[in-house]
Order: sequence, then structure tokens, then C-alpha cells
Amino acid sequence: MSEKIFIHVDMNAFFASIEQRDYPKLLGKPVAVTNGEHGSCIITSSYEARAFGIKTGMRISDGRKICPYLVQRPSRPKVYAETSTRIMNILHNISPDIQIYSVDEAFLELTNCMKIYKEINHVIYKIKDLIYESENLKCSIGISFSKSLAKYASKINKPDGITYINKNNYHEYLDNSPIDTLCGVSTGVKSFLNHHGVYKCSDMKKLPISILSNRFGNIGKKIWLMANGNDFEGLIPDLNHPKSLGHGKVLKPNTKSSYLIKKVFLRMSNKLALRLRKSNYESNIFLIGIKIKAGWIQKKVKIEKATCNRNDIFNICLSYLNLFEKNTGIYQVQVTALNPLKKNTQMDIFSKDNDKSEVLDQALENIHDKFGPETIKPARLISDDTDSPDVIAPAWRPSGHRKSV
DNA sequence: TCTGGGGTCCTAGGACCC
DNA sequence: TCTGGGGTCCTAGGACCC
Repeated sequence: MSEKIFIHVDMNAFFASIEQRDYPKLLGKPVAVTNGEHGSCIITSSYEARAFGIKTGMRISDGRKICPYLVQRPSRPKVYAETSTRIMNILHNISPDIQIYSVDEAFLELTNCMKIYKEINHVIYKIKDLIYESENLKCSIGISFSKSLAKYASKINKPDGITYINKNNYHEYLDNSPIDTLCGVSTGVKSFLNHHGVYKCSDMKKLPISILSNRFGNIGKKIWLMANGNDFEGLIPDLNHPKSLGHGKVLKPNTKSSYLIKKVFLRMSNKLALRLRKSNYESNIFLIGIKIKAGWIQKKVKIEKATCNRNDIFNICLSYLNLFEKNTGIYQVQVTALNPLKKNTQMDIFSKDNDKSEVLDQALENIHDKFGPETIKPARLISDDTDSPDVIAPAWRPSGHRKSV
């Protein structure tokens, strides 16, 4: 039985590289991409910036302290999304066995198509060439007999690298690697493992798999197998629709102004409604949450009739908010539609059967499409500081890859 | 020192039923 | 009122990813 072949394609400093590509004067310079012109948090940075110690999540002000000439660029989600879509299409043409892992990462299984390609190197260089010709961007590729090792491999030679981990050499790579280099091991699992004397992957041999599975269930088992180079997980096909769609906003710590809190809920509701409508989704379960000092307090609210209407959603938020004392200090809010489903019927905006607010929403949406978001908005939201630009999340899928129902 | 925003998956345990 | 046993559904919340 021949072994499987997986590759993991990872775009190098994706957003920052796109900025450097589109603005050549940024080439060779330390670039930090932030959420909008005045975003305080660094989403990602160019390799030149990383050389100074710039890291994702760092505040831009702290970044400037270690890298005075750091160039700040507002993120352009639309451009990144379009670029990603083209790249994923290229990959899909190489092999239909694809799992799009995030906006800039994908797994491909080449086991079947090796009959056509003969040499693994031919495929790898073909991918790199096609992406470079199309997008003027570079990627790193990891090749191995399992997904987790392929992902691990793609990180080893960056940028623009190729790393092949096979059955003969995987111990050399894996054994001395810190346990948290594995995808799936973060602070929680890591501290548990450290507590049991596991610091690098080879230490895992000393730990019975049952200890991990008792504590972390199936994920624990999977991590144990990964550390031993025995991960058997295949590609996970893309969903037909997302499992949730939502927005949240971090507030100034301990915000008590109910006016401000409602305003943020209104904005989140609007954003969510707009996004639902754009993809023709609606939902009848909403997760509303506020974070107080002690942590999150969330509630799932079920309504009778599924909706994508901003007023409906906002009203759900308001009734939840009413459960709290007026003076509760709030740190963060969240509005999420769970299990959104495609609307059954095409809405005719001229039909008399549609209620007014739906027609209005449709009209607003058309304006937003033409002139950009929030050309028209409720008076309460004019000139306010609660907005933040849209962000691309890992679950985001290039258009065309998420099959519509 | 948890920075911001948007997701997924999994599990323990309570509610409810016979 | 808890005695026994067994099953399902749902929820809250933890952990992780980019």
C-alpha cells in the first residue's frame, strides 16, 4: 500500500505581501497591516518588519518603539479576498482534493493525481509558478504523508520554501520540536503536557495516550498521534454553508453608558443583517453575548420565524440587555446568527407581501453595494466611533468554493 | 498584557422522557 | 420522595485556529 501524499500551501505574509505588490515603494520596507487607517492592532506584517521583532497582535505604538520606520497600511479585505479566490482556483485545478484551511492556506491531497503528474517536484514547482505568474506572490509548501506533517513542513522554510518530510526523515524534524509547534496545541494543552513532562514531540512516547484522551477527548488522541507522526486525518470537505455568522466589538473597559452599549449592538445588528442578506441567509437562533469583568455571559435566543432583518436582530439584543442592571460595566459585546440557512424563496422587493422593513433593507443593501457600506444609516450611528472595518476570518471562503445549497 | 475580530469543534452535564 | 436504569436532546463553555 503506497502512502498518501498531502501538501500544505501557505502564502507568505499574505496581506503584507499584497500591500508590497500593489505599492512597490513598500518593497523591502517593514510594513504593518492594521484594521483601518487608525487601527491600533497589527494584523500581520512583512518579513522586513518581523526581522525587527514585530508580531501579529502587537499594538502599532509598541511596534514603532522597536521599529521606528514601520509603515502602517490599512487592510483591504476585498483585495485579499479576490486574490485568495484566484489562488484557490489555481490549486483546485491542480487537484480537486482540496481543503481550504483559511484565506491564505490550503491542503491538497495529491495521492490520486500523482498518476498524472509522475514527479512530486513537478507539481510543487508548477503550483509556485502558477501562483507567481498570476499574483506575483510567493508561497511556502510542505509535503508529507499526513496533513499535520505537511502543515508543519510548510513552516520550516519560509518564505518561498519547499520542505519534504517522509517516513524516513520525520523523526529528525519532529522529535526535538517543541510540542506547541503542532497545530492544535496552544496554552491549555501545552501546560497540561508540560505538567506531565512533555516538552518536545519525542517526550510524547512516555505518555500513555489515555492520559491525553481522558482530559481532551478525541482532540487529545489526535494530538498524541500527531506528535508520533501518526496522524491519519483526511481532507475535510468544505461545508455547504457556514455554521455561524457574527460580529463583536471590544468596548472601552467597564463601559456603563447604556446609550453607547445600545449603539454598538445596533451597529453589530446592522452589520450582521447586511451580511446575512447579501448571502441570502436567515436564522432563527441568535447568540447574544456581553462580556463583564467576570467573563462572558451569553444566551442563545430562539425566535419563531427565521429572520435577516436588522430590527429583529437589534430587538433581540435589546431584550437581552434588559436582563442586566443599568450600571453593569461591559467590556465586549457579540451578536451571532447560528446555523444560518438559505432563504427558501426569492424575495421580490416589489411584492406587497413583503413587510416594509424588508423592502427597506433590500433597498439599503443595493445602495451599499453601489456606494459602499453605511452610505445610509440610522441617525444614532452617524459620526460615531464604534465602527471597525471588516476583517477576513479563517472561516471565510473564497466565493465559488462554498457550494450554495 | 491578553491587543481585535471572526470562526470551528468538542464535551460535560442538566433537563426531560420512559 | 427517591428507588433503578437507560436514552436523547440541548446548552454552556472550553480550547484552538487564522
